[in-house]
Amino acid sequence: MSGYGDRYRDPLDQAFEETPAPAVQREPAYLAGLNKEQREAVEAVDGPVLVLAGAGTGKTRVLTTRLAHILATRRAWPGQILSVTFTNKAAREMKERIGALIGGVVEGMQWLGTFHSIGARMLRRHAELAGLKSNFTNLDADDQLRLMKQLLEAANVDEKRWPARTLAALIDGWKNRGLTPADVPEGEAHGFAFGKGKEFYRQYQERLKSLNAADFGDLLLDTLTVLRGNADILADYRERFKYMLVDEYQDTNVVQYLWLKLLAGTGGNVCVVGDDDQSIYAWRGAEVENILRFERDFPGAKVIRLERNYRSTPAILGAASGLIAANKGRLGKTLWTEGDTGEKIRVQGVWDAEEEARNVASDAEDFHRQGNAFAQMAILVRASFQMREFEDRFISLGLPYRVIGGPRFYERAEIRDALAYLRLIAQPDDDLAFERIVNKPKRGIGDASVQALNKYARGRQSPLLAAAGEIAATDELPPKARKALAELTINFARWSETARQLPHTEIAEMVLDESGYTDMLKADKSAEAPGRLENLKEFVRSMESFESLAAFLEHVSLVMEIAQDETGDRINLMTLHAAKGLEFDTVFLPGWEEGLFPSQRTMDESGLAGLEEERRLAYVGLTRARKRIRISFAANRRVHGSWQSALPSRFIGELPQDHVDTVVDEGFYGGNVGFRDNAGGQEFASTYDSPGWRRAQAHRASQGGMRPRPPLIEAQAWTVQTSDPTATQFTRGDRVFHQKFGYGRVTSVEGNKLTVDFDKAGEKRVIDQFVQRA
DNA sequence: TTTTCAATACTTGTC
DNA sequence: GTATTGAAAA
Repeated sequence: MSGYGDRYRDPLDQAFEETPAPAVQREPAYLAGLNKEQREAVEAVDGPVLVLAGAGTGKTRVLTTRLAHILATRRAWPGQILSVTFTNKAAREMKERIGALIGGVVEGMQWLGTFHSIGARMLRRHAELAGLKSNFTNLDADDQLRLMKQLLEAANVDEKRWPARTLAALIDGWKNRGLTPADVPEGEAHGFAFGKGKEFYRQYQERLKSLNAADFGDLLLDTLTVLRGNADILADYRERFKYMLVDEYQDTNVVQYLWLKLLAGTGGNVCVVGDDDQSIYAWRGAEVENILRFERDFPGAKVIRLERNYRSTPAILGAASGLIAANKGRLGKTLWTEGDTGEKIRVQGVWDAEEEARNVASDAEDFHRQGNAFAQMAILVRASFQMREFEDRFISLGLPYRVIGGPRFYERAEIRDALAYLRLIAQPDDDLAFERIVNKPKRGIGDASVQALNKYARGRQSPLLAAAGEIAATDELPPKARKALAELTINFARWSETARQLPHTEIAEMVLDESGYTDMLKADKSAEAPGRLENLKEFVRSMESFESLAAFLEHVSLVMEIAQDETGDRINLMTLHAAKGLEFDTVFLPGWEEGLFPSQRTMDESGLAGLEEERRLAYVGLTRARKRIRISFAANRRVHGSWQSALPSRFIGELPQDHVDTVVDEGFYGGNVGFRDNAGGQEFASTYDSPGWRRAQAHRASQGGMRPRPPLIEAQAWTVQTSDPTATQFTRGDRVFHQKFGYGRVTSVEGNKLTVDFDKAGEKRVIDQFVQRA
């Protein structure tokens, strides 16, 4: 974040730079340009410090300068500073920026990273104390799920009723709260499979240890357990870390909090930086309370507030502050800025998502024509399904765009398959990897054979790959499967052998070719196949920058991303969550509709707390903008395939009126809207009642010059009329045609399910959308 | 065992 | 509307 656009440059800062500092002897250059509070935060290096940094107040700058300051004044060596960031990207950027501040590259900041990467580093050092070997595998969410499925299957739990995902979420939640299986309160385990949740957690952990694997939660929880149980190790780390620093403190969860507190002790030099108004990860276990209780945990902590915003115009800041003021239980900050008020925030109502995308695209083009870079524009959506509409539009117009976040590279199926092969070469006892690729590409080893193999392996306590070689010599499996397994084990033996001699990129290519994986994709005629092949090439390329296969695998398991192409002038498209920490001149905020944003599901699940988190998300979105914001809401949106009409988001109504311009779009009333006198008026009265709508009305009235327009209610009425979603159009006796079963006659109707007597196929129950009127 | 079709699910998402 | 998953058919 630069945060220091020319436009809102602080006059004091300029004065500071221009006048040589008089008495002070040779101020370090990196301190120049900081305001009083920022400077205080940088220089208060001793004792606990809480920095409450509002959006756009130069937080990142303070953090990096503080680190640079500690290093430059020789208070600590790079290896003696523990600094935690929220993402790998943030860690990378911080490293770069510190380097830029003190000149040259900083070496040896080995304890700068995310909680998880630091946890992994510690856990590898003390793995044996957690029942692991130091070369343990990191499991990702996918592996986790597969493991739990196996457990549930073995226990004969109905997976329909108790899905593995639910168990995974439960266990993750416990881990986030720092609870080992023994710590889980009895009452809580009852939620799953008749109270067996806790037992499954225990089994799952056992299974992990026997696989020599740790999931993401373990990286923190196991480390915590090790630190708690071994005073000497803890003392060692406390000694080592002279300074500690945590970014995005409002998003830390309980384990992270406990971990940090343990390492810091009571008198440590801990500095945490955060903003309670930007806490948007409570659904993932984050606790804002951590920030609220910092002063209690670390008595005598110095609290520094950064309230001067360098990013946004007063109009934007005013709107954001007005919105967030609706939340209760904030620490409370008053952000301020200088400069011209700036453009008002434009709120626009449109007919549907397609029109919304058209508008955004044409606005973006306009701005670009006026000399604004595409890269300085961003579209921030609540949910990723909203992206599609924009992508479609951009592609058809040929506008350059990039999606930030999105499906992670290493989560793609083909990449995970390739990784499984490599994992198995590096660690022949990685059973999960083995199961993933035994029959990929198809080798005629089906479920039945895999099960037999599993049983065999369990009987002898040997890893699957080794067992596969043995079982091939017996007659326990059909000849075809035996041959395939034998071949596979021979291949792996050869690959492992070669891996010792050849560079790892060559091994990767060799494995992919000889296993038949690339051939499988080449033979695949589907549209995705070429892309997958391309991804695999990229994958091999990405290995080049690592020294060894092991180093690469470790990196991949922790950093689920591949360096993104950040070059080129493109419009940025991402979710609001992904936008945290970024800033743009122009920000588009589409989809501000009740139900979508704030999300209905969040409100159902978490009530008022959920609503407040959504509001903070809105706040984050608004405060990403430097110069202008375009909010829009669509009257109609297709949700899960069927059309639904929506009301403007309550957040629109919560924006202070004087910073907002409301435009009611042509398309809203365009076409042949069937205006009706009060037809169904009552039903839609709620539309009128939404604050957003009232605001739209008020503004239209006050704007004088606008053409008189028919009131919105008719448009709404019309919407409802056209979208009669569920009722089936079929009745008993209708002649219908089905893709697979051919012609038939409807014998009974139940909601959207039909019973049809087909001429050839006989009586079948089908869903109405699969048949057409004959 | 593999393929195909029908049924289901479907915020946000770091590591 | 679409991707994924599971059960039946080949």
